Amino acid sequence: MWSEPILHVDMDSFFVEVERLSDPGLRGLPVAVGGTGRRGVIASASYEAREYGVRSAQPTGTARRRCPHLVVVPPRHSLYSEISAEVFGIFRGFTPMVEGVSLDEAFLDVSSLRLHYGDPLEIGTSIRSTIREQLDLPASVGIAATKFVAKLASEAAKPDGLRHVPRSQQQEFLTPLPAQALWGVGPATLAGLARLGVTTVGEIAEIPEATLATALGGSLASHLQQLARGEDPREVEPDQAAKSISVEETYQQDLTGRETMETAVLAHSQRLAGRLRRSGLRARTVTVKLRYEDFETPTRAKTVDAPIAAQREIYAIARSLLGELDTDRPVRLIGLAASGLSPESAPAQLGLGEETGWEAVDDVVGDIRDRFGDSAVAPARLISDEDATREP
DNA sequence: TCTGGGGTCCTAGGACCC
DNA sequence: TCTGGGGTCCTAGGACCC
Repeated sequence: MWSEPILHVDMDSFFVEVERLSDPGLRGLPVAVGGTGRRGVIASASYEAREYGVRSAQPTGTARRRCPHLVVVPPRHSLYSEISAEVFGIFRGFTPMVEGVSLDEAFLDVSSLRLHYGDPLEIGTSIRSTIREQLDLPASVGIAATKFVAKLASEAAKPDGLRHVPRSQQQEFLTPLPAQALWGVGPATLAGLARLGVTTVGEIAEIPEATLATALGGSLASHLQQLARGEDPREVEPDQAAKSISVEETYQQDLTGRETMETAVLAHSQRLAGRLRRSGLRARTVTVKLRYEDFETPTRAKTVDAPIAAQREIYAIARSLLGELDTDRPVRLIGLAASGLSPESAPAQLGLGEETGWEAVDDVVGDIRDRFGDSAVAPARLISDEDATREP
């Protein structure tokens, strides 16, 4: 058995590098992919841009202030999804044991390749060169005994590198890392640790667990301490089913008034129904989310007995949930989520006298939309005057 | 130019059931 | 009539990740 069979592959500045494929003029420049509107944020930054302190999740305005000649490219998510599918195709050419973390990141358990490769380093090297040759994209690879250390190793390998952390060197690799390197340590937990005077992974590993628990709660304390000691029992799990699907939008201008918000919820229910349909899923729970100007973000959810997927049914629930929230205050964001998902093929559990047939309507509408675009068919309320009078 | 969009997991309280 | 305990489901909020 190999003692470090886990690979973490992480595409470097993925969105930016994909944009550079279609526009080679962007190479060598400080580039970021992100929203260019009033409320835009950075999704991905090139290493040239990072030199200026540009980071993902940063407001685009802040990024432009730090780097005045920053080139900001609006995101093209469907393109990134397509390229991502090709990247994952390369992963699966090596092993079916691929667990995707996001579009640009995955864990691979390469234990089963022992007969074909001398060691996991060979595999990591081969994956990197295959991605480079077939897609002309840079990727970094971390190799370790556990998922968590493999992830930190790929981080250490960036950009465009490979890093192997043997079990025997694991602790010296972990000890000097800052506490926020641990998966699950964000701003809130970091502040709790700072109150204990703890700032490094090594210190988390050594502090008495009871002391850690007073600041963080028992469950998080024991979890973090395990990670800090290099213990991570989680296995690579391929084919994880989605648990929720959501649609949300932050508006350039706040939305005011119940009717305006209902129209937005209607548009969201349409997109959500389309995504459920294309994924072959139904949902039992619908959640509406609002975000007010002060960033207060209440949610309201409703769970029904029989799974639904039709736009009309989703909207009916969402609209009544919206009625439970304060729609007198202006909102900057409206979101809609479906959870409690089950495959479409599961029996529909239709109650006596219940309406049905709307999924069939959605199917037809969805097929038209797939072929002609989202504006081809829409509820009357979502069609602007411009659309309605446009010549075919 | 103050904060995107898509997710996962955890907690805590209440309802409900046995 | 002072009122257990456990399990499950649901809701709301929050932390965190890319």
